Amino acid sequence: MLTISQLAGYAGVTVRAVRHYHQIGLLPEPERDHSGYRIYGATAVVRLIQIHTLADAGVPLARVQELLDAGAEEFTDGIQDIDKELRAEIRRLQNTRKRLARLAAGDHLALPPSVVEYLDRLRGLGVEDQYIVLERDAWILVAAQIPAEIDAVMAKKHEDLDDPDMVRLYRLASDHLASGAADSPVDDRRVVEVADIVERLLIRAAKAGELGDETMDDQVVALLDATMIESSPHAERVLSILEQRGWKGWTRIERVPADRIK
Amino acid sequence: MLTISQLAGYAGVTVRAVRHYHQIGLLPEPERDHSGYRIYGATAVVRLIQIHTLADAGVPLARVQELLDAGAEEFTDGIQDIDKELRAEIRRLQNTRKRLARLAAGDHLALPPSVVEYLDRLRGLGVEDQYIVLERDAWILVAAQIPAEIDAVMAKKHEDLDDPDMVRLYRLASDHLASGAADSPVDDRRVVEVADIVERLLIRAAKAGELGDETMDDQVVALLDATMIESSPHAERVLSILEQRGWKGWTRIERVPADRIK
DNA sequence: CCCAAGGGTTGACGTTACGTCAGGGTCAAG
DNA sequence: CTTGACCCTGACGTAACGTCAACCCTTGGG
Repeated sequence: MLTISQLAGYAGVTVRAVRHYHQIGLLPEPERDHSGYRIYGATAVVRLIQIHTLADAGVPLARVQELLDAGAEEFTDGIQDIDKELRAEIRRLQNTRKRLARLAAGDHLALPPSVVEYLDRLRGLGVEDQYIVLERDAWILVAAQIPAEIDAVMAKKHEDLDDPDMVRLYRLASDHLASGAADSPVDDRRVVEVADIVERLLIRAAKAGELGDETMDDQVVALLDATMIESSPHAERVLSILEQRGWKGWTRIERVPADRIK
Repeated sequence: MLTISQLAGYAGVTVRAVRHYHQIGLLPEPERDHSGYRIYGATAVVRLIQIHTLADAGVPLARVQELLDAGAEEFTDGIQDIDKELRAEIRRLQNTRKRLARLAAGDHLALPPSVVEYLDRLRGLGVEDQYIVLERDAWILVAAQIPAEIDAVMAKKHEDLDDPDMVRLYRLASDHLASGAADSPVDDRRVVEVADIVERLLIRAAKAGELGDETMDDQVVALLDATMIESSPHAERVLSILEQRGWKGWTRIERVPADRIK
């Protein structure tokens, strides 16, 4: 007959585990010898190996209990299920490996590919990294709130970039940050230049009937506006200039009828 | 900005998990709004997704902490290690699947193949299942104690089965059990028949110099003897008859010099 | 004969990564 | 003004053991 450590050793589990199985009634308590030691027979070995095999497969002990105390049919059915779960788990781990590789490569897992593409295009246009970080963070927030629509929004952004004025606008904003001018007093000449470009873009967009679309909901629009204003006091100036010229808003900008400009 | 549930939802974790990460200092506590709600920015999203990806890979949170707060080199090195562990885990699960399949097929995971073969041969010889279960359990115990030598022992057993007298012995023991005679009073005629056969076998073995070999150690020998005696009172009778005829032991039986038979 | 080493015993608290209340406050909508 | 869907903190629950502590039994050596 076997002592507890011999039993455990043969099944490849720890002594503590065996005692735990006793405690929860998964493995029946065996006879004791004259000095109170547990002594095991062959049936305990068989049972323990079954337990270990199932536990190793990630099956909760409660379910192991059910399976081992059930009929042969229920048992094999259960094993089938567990095998299916195992295959699913293996696929999940293989997936995790891929995500891990992207993490190591510094890929932005927080962003959908469409946004990453867009940012790459900005970089390709010579926009400063500092500004791209700003955009990236903004888009992370937007993507977090409208994951379903983010691809459509990005498609729109790509169209915008086909316009050379828009490209110039990005460059200006970018240079502005890179030069460290964000904290310096407002230089009205450059601000007006920016406002001019934005207005040209807006007029063109208005003609094409592209203004005031409802792709984004109000919350997101407000979010983007806030991000824009926070980025630099100059941005706020641009907004006020545009307001004087009859535009309202930013992310979803609108023409104000001439008679209502204050 | 994002609320805790928006953050959690986007990263694919629960709100409770986020709060847990705050508690252990894995994700820094963000600013609060006027009513005490946590408000998150983009950096929290990035960090949380990194945490989630690593945690999903089975990395303990303490190690996630270390990795994320370390330099880029240590980080990618860590990812390499984790990927290696993931590959190992996948292999382990694939292995578990195989063992599971054997479990479902009713295969005896507790026994080395050589013993399974031996038992199959017994079954093939017409030995009753009831007796085979007895043998199986005995061999499980033996295999548990001398895993290294079990194959050699089995080879010996196979040789034994080449002897028709040995086969007849097994059949008698088997029928004896199957007939329910194990609990009935000892029938000396059949016991003597068994003893006769055993003695013939012993004499033959002694001539071939096969007696008293040291393949098994004392403990195992005692174990097998005990199993044999427990199996039936008749077995004990056979032993005592053999003892009167000058044999001592069973599993490792010896000739007693004629002048010392009591 | 005693002693140390190496088994065994029970009992109880520690660990990991959260889940799940309880008992509140807040906010937008009808 | 209530209702439902959020948010907050605090605290206990869970699974499957790990890890003491404090004790008993057995065995080989000086």
